[in-house]
Amino acid sequence: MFDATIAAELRFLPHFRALPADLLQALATGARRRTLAAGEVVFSEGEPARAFYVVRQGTVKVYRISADGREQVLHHLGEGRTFAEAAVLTMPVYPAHAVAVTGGTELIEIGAERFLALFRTDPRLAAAMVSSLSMWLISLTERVEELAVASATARLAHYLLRLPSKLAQGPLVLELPFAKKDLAAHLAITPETLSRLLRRWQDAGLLRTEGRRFEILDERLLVAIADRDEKV
Amino acid sequence: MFDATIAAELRFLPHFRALPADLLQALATGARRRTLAAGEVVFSEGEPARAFYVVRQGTVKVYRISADGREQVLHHLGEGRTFAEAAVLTMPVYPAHAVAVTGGTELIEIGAERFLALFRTDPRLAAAMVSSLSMWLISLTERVEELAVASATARLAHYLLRLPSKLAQGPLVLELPFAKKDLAAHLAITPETLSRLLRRWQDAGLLRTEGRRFEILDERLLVAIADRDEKV
DNA sequence: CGGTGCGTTGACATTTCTCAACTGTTGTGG
DNA sequence: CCACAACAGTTGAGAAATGTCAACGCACCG
Repeated sequence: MFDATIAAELRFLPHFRALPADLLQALATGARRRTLAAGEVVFSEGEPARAFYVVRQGTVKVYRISADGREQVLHHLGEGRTFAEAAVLTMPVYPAHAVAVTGGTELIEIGAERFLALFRTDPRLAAAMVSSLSMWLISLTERVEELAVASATARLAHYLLRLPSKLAQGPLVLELPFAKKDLAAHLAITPETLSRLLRRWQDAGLLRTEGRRFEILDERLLVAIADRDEKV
Repeated sequence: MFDATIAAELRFLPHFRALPADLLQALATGARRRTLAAGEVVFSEGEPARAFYVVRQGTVKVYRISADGREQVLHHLGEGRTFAEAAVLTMPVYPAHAVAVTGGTELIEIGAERFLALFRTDPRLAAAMVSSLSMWLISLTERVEELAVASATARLAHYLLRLPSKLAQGPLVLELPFAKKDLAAHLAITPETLSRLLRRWQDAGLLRTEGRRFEILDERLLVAIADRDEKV
């Protein structure tokens, strides 16, 4: 049951870093790994919240289905992010669906039961949870800001600029952690609009794209588009 | 310094309800009331996070200024809501601006210093904070959903349906907690678009408006608009 | 009583969506 | 290992939604 590797991996999470070794080991007991194929379900809305998760590898999409059957993407989560802590801490059931976006997605699943027992008895874990929830708040706030920016154009520029870059040298190179259609869903625009925007920017020499790879040729202009909604 | 009234008022907050009386009194010590005029600043972005707040009366707007000088409303907070807890718990400075929207807004201000001392020593308070932060998560998630709904039309319908109603009897009567221009900012649309949508719905007999008062005449249709983006 | 700002309305420009067709890519079973 | 199905991505044309700019009435406040 006990897995020393899991404890070691948990230590690398920002909000667990400060936790003492014994607590991490206690957490790791009752945790297990899950490897998922693209599209595989982690949990569904309405299901009892029996565990929360850490993304080790790949991307997970958290979404809801709106009344008209559309999928509302709430979040795309990459490596090192935790999710569903709030559900485990304060809700009987999951409030959304979660599926693996990329193939070979690896998660650490932390069972609710043992976790809650620890949470109730160990105040250090409560502090870690507060910091973890705060990180969620920050990221959701950014999401609200991102969506509230009026134009789809500015939203896309905004998103690209926040994407972690690959190379410090030369032109800015970015790599999408998921398919373009997922990016479109994230930005609340249609795939067609995304495609057209990228083409226009490419024609204007602002960037070059090849699959999921983006090479930003004129970062200054991209910033201007994100900020002032300057045209291209 | 000690104010029994404040302690009594804190007890009515959802996440403080479970706290024992001695802890509430300790919290109330070091808290003070603030009454604000419309537009008065509670705190500004970048300022040291020296306190968090409880809304007793009125509405507070939390917003950021984007690079192009526009105001991005992150949240409108009504009676009973707390805000800036996350800032006090995990950040050196406030990450956004907060101002009173309505005149005569009353807040309870809870100083960070004493609060953090309590937080670190009393595990019950940590649990209360986790529940408070979770409530924020839920409300931000709703906000993301609200904004991600493609059309402004559906967003408005969605918002009206979530607004607490006044009368159980007869037609649904709602009252906006702030001016229409604030509603427009909240929905990320222009005041002109808001005005035109309301006029169209009024002409169609869907609702009646008078200032901030809304009388919903055809709730079913409004739900359909929010869900399927049915036309009017 | 005059200003200041909210709300409304009109005309027009622009953005984005929808629908439809087509191409390229990927993964899989034969 | 190939052929084909399924799906991602692109492109075009036209429709619909929303923003912009401008003007004006109206209420509230000093």
